[in-house]
Amino acid sequence: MSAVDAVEEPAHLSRIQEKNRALILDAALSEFSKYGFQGATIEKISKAAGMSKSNLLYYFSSKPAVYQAVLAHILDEWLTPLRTLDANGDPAEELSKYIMQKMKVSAEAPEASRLFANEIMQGAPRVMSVLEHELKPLFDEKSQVIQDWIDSGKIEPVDPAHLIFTIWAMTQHYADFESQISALTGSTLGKKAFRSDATSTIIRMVLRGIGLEPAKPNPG
Amino acid sequence: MSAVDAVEEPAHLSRIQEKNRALILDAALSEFSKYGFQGATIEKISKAAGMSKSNLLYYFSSKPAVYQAVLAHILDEWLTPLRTLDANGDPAEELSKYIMQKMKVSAEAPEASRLFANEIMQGAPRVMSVLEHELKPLFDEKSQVIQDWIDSGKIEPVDPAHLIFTIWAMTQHYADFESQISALTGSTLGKKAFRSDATSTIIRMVLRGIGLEPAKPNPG
DNA sequence: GTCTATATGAAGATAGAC
DNA sequence: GTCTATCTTCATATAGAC
Repeated sequence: MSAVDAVEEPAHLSRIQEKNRALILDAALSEFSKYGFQGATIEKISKAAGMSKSNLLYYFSSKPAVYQAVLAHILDEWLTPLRTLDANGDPAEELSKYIMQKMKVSAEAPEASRLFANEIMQGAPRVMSVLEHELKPLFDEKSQVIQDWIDSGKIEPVDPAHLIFTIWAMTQHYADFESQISALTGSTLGKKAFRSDATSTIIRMVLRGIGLEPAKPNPG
Repeated sequence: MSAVDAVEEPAHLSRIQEKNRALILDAALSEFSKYGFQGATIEKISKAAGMSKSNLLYYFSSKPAVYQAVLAHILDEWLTPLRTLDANGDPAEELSKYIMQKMKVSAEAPEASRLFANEIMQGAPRVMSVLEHELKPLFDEKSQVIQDWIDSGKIEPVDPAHLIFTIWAMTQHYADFESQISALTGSTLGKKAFRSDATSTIIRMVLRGIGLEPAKPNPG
């Protein structure tokens, strides 16, 4: 079941309906991620989706409905990497894999990252319940995984919450601040070498921060 | 001279003018930082500043004028910490001090941090020239400082750009994602112990990432 | 399913009284 | 300096023809 409830999504959709809904969600993600809920307009979204405003409103009854649909659409992708962190795995390997996954998502879906960032900077008015009922349990569970690694002497003591926050911070920064990074370096995560360097740097800082030494091979 | 040009600021201001301009800029920072340029309204800004819409427009001729004034007002605070990074100082000490300063700014002016974040996520349409003509020279200069530390063997090799980006990412994250952090932990940088723990964690990751060991004393 | 037309309201900005 | 009134534009949403 979707984490964002009350989203209108009919059971049976024709090909053209599927396609138009997809076009709208894609355009809406782009607009909402840049301008936030208030700043985005269905006029611009509809134009970007190649249709009229009234046609968009045939598919989604209102602006909030479009926004909720976009959120529901990208939420799983947002939560999945953390879910895969395995308590029984090797800490260095698990954290490296987690960081690589987050960097992959940041590179492939920077707009989704920015949409959540925008929403959270507004005080998360439309996703607060998701934060409290979906993200928090997951966050608590994975914090405990890290705490267990500490208690069993596998890694040095660190506040699990801050470890997770700093990983989120570094991996999402490259998506959220893409335009600044591009202005300063001419590169983005889209460039393979740049992404690889960024990923290695983050992995090195995280692993050494907990007393582990990163493996030499280059991460993807 | 201000980095953001073309900002109307009369030379002689009465006490009431000073006070009202300050009230407006304060309210505007709050609104723009949450909703971005498009999403914020001068109606809400004026109400938050305790005056009518038309009165606000007596002080600032337009919405863009208010926005530019806010940017100009917070820009120095934004750039100052990086400026103080001293090439001749001890790397561990300089970087620790830099991180502590950034965390201090994040704690004391989270809205300013979010305003810039918002602007940059939109592609920096109104600060691109600042990024290119003010931030980039500074960024290049401080990247060279780090490179010199590497070349003289004071720290381990690291890409200076990624070192700076990850520091920015971690320190700004606590301001920009305050609502999420609050929802997950119940704390923010406003709480002294929380800020101290966050700062220590960041310093440890950064210093160890470049082969240095952080000092034991607790950072502010 | 898609269009034009339109109702309704919100938002930026100006004019002019006080 | 501050207010009310107003103009204009833009945005959400609906109605109804095709």
